[in-house]
Amino acid sequence: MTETDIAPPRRKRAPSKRSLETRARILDAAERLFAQGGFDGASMRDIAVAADVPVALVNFHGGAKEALFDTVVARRAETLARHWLDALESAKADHGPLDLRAVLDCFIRPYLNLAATGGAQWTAYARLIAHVSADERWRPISERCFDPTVAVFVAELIPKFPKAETRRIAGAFVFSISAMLSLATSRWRIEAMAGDSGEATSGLDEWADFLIDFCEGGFRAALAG
Amino acid sequence: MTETDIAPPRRKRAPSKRSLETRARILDAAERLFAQGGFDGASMRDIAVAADVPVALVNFHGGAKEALFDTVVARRAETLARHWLDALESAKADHGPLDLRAVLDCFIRPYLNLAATGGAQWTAYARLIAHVSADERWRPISERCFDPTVAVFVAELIPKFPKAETRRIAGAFVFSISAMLSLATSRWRIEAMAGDSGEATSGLDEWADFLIDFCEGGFRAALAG
DNA sequence: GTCTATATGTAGATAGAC
DNA sequence: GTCTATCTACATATAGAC
Repeated sequence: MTETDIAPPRRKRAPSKRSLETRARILDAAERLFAQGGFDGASMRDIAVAADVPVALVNFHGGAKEALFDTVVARRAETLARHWLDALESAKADHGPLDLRAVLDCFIRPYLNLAATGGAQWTAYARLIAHVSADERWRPISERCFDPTVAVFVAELIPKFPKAETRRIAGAFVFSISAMLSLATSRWRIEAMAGDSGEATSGLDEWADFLIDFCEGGFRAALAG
Repeated sequence: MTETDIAPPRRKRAPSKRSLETRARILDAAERLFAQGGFDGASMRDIAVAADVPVALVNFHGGAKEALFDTVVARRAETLARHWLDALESAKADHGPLDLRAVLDCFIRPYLNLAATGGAQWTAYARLIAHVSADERWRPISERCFDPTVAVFVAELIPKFPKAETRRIAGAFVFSISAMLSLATSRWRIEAMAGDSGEATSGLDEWADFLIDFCEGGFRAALAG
């Protein structure tokens, strides 16, 4: 952690193809299990079984358990941050200065698209973020992986509400983030609540406009004047 | 669990005063530690130390660890449900049929008041709910402790949006719940983001109207027409 | 009801053969 | 890089004296 990277060995030659596949299988399995039960909800042994490798390989590729957890969270966070910032930049390039709705769209739609098309791993990742956010032990991870990108979006929103206190704007944005995550993790519950029995009857992308409407309306109502 | 209650012994006489105090200390300590690190984040030993009792007493009063966790979550959930339903009933008694804002107020304000006046345990409880919601193992607890009350509020909202699908209404309400919980668990982060260095500069109750504005505006914008 | 001592399991991590 | 075998620590839970 004090060093340049978290990767397992000091790379001397390129890692073999098989090694890379093994490493990916381990990280994917860890992500899935950590998403279900949090850091302590999955043992190194569980992860080894899920990845179909012996336990020692989990330590070899992932390092100690805490380092493995950190790697798993950080890996996808980087991808996500890139999608968010790219969406912002290309929207600006295409349409000039962005209005409130466009900024919210740049935050909400990239993740929902990943979750709708990229399948289960991106949905699991929302649960993982929920675990990280719920547990005080992982504050450093949140601060390092998510806060910088969130700060960019908040900075983007500040000039749109010149009369509002900054913390109100940040508050409304945090409300929007949590609504987005709850949609990803609890769509099944929402639809069950409405009596839509059993399986999810709609894709995440069907909900995108609805969620953006909600957040935009919330911002305008709470920060009006 | 297959029996009438979770309380430790078959009550024959009234439990002694000291016994009740011991039990309360154990449940409070368990709540605090479970809120920080989730079910696995706190060991029975940690709880015993925090409550200043020997380990065996934790088992005696709280039962096995899963039963203890369940008891801790359920205890405050009952209080909360009562506050919610009371707010709804007395608002109806005072003002007749409720509009959207009044219903949201009945859901949001009781919890924020408890957290603002009742101190740290109610704030910790929001973190505990976040853990329960994030972890698939505890779905049965959510369904038993929270879903029935949520269903009452959703039913209250349905006639206010006759043209909207029920699952949209349920969705908007889940967004509102998650925003409320994120306010309780992450107010420090919101204020840090705005540069308000260090300690929380405002009480939770200062945020109540803001949050209600946000949710009301979200509902109206997303379910308009 | 309370506490000490302990039974039994499983956790994370690694040494060392291949 | 991979795998087997194992070390050490700590978890939950309870038996049994007081």
